[in-house]
Amino acid sequence: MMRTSKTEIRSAGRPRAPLADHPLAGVIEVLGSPMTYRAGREIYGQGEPADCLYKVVTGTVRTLKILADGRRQIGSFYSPDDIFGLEIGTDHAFSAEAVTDTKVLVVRRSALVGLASHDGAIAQEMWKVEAGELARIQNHILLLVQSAQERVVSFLLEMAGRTPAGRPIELPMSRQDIADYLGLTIETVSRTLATLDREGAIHFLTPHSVVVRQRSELARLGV
Amino acid sequence: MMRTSKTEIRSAGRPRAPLADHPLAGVIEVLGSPMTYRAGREIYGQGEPADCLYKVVTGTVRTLKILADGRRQIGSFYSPDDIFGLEIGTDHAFSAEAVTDTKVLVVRRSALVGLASHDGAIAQEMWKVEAGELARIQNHILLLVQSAQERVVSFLLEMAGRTPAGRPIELPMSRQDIADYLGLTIETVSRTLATLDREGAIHFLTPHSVVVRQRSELARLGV
DNA sequence: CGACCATTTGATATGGATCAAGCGATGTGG
DNA sequence: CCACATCGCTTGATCCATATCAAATGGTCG
Repeated sequence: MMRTSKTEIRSAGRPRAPLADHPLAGVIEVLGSPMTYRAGREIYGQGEPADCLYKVVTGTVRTLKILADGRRQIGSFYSPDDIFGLEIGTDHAFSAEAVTDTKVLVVRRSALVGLASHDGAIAQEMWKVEAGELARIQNHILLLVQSAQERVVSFLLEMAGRTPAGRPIELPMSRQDIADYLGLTIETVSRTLATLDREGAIHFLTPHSVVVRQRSELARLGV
Repeated sequence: MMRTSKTEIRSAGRPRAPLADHPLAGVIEVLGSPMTYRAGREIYGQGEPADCLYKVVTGTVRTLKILADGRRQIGSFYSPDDIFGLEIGTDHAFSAEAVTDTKVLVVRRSALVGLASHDGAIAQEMWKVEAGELARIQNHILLLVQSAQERVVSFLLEMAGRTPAGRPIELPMSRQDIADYLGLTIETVSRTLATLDREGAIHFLTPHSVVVRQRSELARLGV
């Protein structure tokens, strides 16, 4: 039961992700307990011990921190297949919440660490997830020193990167979430998106679904 | 030679750092090759393979990235005893330069990885350095969404944290370096520091040496 | 239909950027 | 030894991007 082969895992109904390339994802698939969270619910809190690791199945998750002055800083958004909760320290520096109704798979960190000590590939995979997280954060820093338009465009491109080209981009989070991610106000986000729409770079089908007309053109705006 | 005991290392002339708590530091002490860099010189470049790890002996180091529009973002400053260059990926995301004339100890990453595979304490220590790096970057994000005064105060407190209380804080980097670290202009940094001085929160002995009058008071300003 | 909530849009205020000049050290050549 | 150039920093005046304050719109659910 615990030692299901990769082939069996792969044939278990997820044709998309090539699991052979993602042994960690496979392990979570097998060991993970499914959990669901209603939109807005907390998955874990800032300061709690970080003893679980999560993989998004459906929905979207945000990590965030409440600053001393009451403002809210969003660290990242996680979409299906993304892994989150793997902190290096013992405690979570940010809390995590469901943006929409969300289904995740949860595994105990200790279970993974145990596996990793026997399986170099797993250990390496955990390291890789961590590396991705670091790269994400470094990019976030570069984001935050740009103009409002550049931040918004970068955000759109980031979301576009998780969507097949030509398909409308879904923005499940609220404008307030976007603002708190980009370090802007909700009004500035709204206005900037409206301007991009007016100029033809993007087109909103609904406030949460947008078509990027010229992804390369957009990239030019966002540097 | 390679297997010097911790006690021997500790007695080798560095009373300050309790090496027993920092086996990695001890290893670098023993294995590291000393290198010196004149002020302003590049230690490694953005995009180069990350196959060495550095420990600052004397001087100060900055890591930085040149943005597409030519602006410069500084990632971190490293003071004596700080370790830098340990990237998770294979390549350096940022380049590193000597802020002042700087002496470092260099070890090949492969040497450490080899040691780590035999010595859990070393591996754990490398993990810890990485964790510190992540925490640093997360703090940097929180910095960048605050007001100019808050950013400057946070920076001063960060530098104060590396200085014995009551002792003047040395700021070896230029105002431009500080500005590029905080995402502000040099004028704003200069003005903000001048205001803090005028208000009595700090007092400049020279432009690169400042006394923090009331560290707690300063902390209040910086949240 | 009406209330509510997220979003958009409008008007104004302001913090920090930009442009420009001044100042004080340090170093160089006459 | 002193005039002068240079460089990093500071200070001043103005401008502009974004925040703030305020109101209108539109979709959703009872």
